[in-house]
Amino acid sequence: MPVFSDALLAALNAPQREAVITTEGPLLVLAGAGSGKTRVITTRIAYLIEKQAAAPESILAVTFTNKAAEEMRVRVGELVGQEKAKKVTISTFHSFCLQVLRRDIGHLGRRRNFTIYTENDARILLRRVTDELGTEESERYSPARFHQAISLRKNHGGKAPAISRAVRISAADEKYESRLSHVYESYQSALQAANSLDFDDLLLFTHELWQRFPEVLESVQRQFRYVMVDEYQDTNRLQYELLRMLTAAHRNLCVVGDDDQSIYSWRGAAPRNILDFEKDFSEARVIALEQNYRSTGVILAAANGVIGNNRERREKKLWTSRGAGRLCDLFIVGDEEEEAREARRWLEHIVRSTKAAWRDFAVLYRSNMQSRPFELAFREAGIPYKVFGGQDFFERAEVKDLISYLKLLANPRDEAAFLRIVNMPRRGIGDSVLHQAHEVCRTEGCSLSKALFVLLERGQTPSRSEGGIRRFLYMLQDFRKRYKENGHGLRETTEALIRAIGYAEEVERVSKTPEQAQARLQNLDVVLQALSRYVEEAACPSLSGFLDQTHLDNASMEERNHYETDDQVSLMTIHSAKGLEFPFVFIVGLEDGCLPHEQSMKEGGIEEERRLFYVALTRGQRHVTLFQALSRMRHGKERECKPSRFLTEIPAELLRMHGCAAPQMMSRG
DNA sequence: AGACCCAGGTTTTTT
DNA sequence: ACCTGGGTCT
Repeated sequence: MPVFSDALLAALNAPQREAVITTEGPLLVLAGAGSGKTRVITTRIAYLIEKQAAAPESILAVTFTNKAAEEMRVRVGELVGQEKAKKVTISTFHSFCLQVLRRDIGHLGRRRNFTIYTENDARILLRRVTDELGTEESERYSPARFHQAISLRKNHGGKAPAISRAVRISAADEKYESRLSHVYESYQSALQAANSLDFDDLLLFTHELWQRFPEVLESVQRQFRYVMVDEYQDTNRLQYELLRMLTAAHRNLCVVGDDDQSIYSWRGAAPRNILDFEKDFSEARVIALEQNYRSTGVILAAANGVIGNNRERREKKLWTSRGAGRLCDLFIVGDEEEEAREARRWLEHIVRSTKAAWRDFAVLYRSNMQSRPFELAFREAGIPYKVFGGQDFFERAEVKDLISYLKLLANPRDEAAFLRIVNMPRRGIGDSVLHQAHEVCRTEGCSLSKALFVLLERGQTPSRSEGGIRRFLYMLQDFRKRYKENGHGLRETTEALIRAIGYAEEVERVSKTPEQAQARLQNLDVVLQALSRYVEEAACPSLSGFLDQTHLDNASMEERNHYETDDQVSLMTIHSAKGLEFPFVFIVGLEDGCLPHEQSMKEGGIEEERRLFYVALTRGQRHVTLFQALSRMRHGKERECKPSRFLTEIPAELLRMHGCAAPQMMSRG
């Protein structure tokens, strides 16, 4: 087993070392892009354990994504060994809160077997709720929009925030605010009736629990003596509040972040948290990590030049001891198709002259729809590529169906799950029966399936659907028992379930082509495989445990590390590139309206757009290439484009310009 | 239940 | 221009 050695400390630069050995009291680490922040956090954890004799169980490290948590766990394991690393709590805010609630939500008068509502479930519920509240609300505002607004509200600690930029509502929509409160309330009651919590509730209920039951908070405080937070610039108000409560007793809170990389304020992140840290923790130490180990001097100079134009920031400048490197290339092209063709040719040129692999390249864009031309151009040229962040696995209908079955079995009151699968496959249970069932629910305060049972007993169901209802209810009862009795047989039980409901036949019937049916059945298989994997890995496997993991970790379904092993060019949005690095980065669509994006300029978010560009630039290790088009299709029409204002913020001597030929001149072969 | 049509919207995305 | 989703008609 590896032992913490002083060589580890010696290998750090001075501020990094400082951050590692400052273990007591509040600490803010301003970690510039590529400054070795993960290394600092993991070394700090190792230092606490090996040098300060802190119990691994007393350390909590919070990240924003499961991927980041996973990576951190691996790296801590390399430093202190698996045994100890396993005892450190490294998780996302949401899974940490879920753990708390699974144990103690009873205090709040809620059941412990609640299910988690996804975005989709929330919309289903909101559609029903707004329909019932009357037509006015549901006519004008989509469930998605309501949910976005509700989510923002929850993340501000239940208080109404100023009308957010993220929810685009005009001045004419003033009454929207009062409607919103109404919808919010009804939505919460509906969630409660469904014995469910949405993602934001995981945080919100934890907050409430700690506030109302100090003894619960105290026990958590006692356990975690050392708390660390990664990507602190992405915390929202509610998360900050949780951290404050959690560390109130010992104030051993170490937050690591970079205000210049805050690109999620549109979804509730409060970058002020990082700017105001010393206000809230007056005794805080602040350490800036400015030495960059990732990029060339040219790339850093360009990035510094750009970000220096922001006013709302902590002054810092990245530097490197490495050489200047190659100038940034800027291609000016006619339109998005030429952009893709030029990028393809330039990429092939670099590959020829440097022997780089495909995986060394990333094409970064502002919005997902920009990927199309590149996909076509690359496919044509036989360049392997992977588009990140397309349609989610969970968005596939058959996956949603199967998961809904599982959710309903784990939580009989789950309304969204019930509504999704009650007539899938068809059982002749139509709107009128469901309407009656809703009525029964309201009067009896029971679940929808119980309501169906009541209707059956009263003989109020149409004879046509009676058999279907009976079989449906029997199936639920049967499988609920089977899942409960056999945690290790999750996969087998689920296979039996699929057979029992005749789902494969339904898929075949509904699919247009045999290939489509095949693909859908394969998706079901992925879920089954995930079940097997879960049973293997879990200490005490259960259906609800599987669902928790599934809901909080998108990647749990995918074959792991798939993309890292394949030699492919990465196509992704700048947002999803955060935290990654590539030897060669292409940033495309550098036009006013595209980057910065038109919408966000209107909303006054120019500084966040600039940070976005900054993030894009600092992904590059060896070389960055920029692309600007003179015209681009927007809303279906060809539109002239001005160059991005950010281009002029890059010192001109760092740029090498390439041709501005007329489109027809550029096309060849 | 399924096909068809029209309206609306179209930045970024995790949990 | 294009896709999604909801509503309507058969």
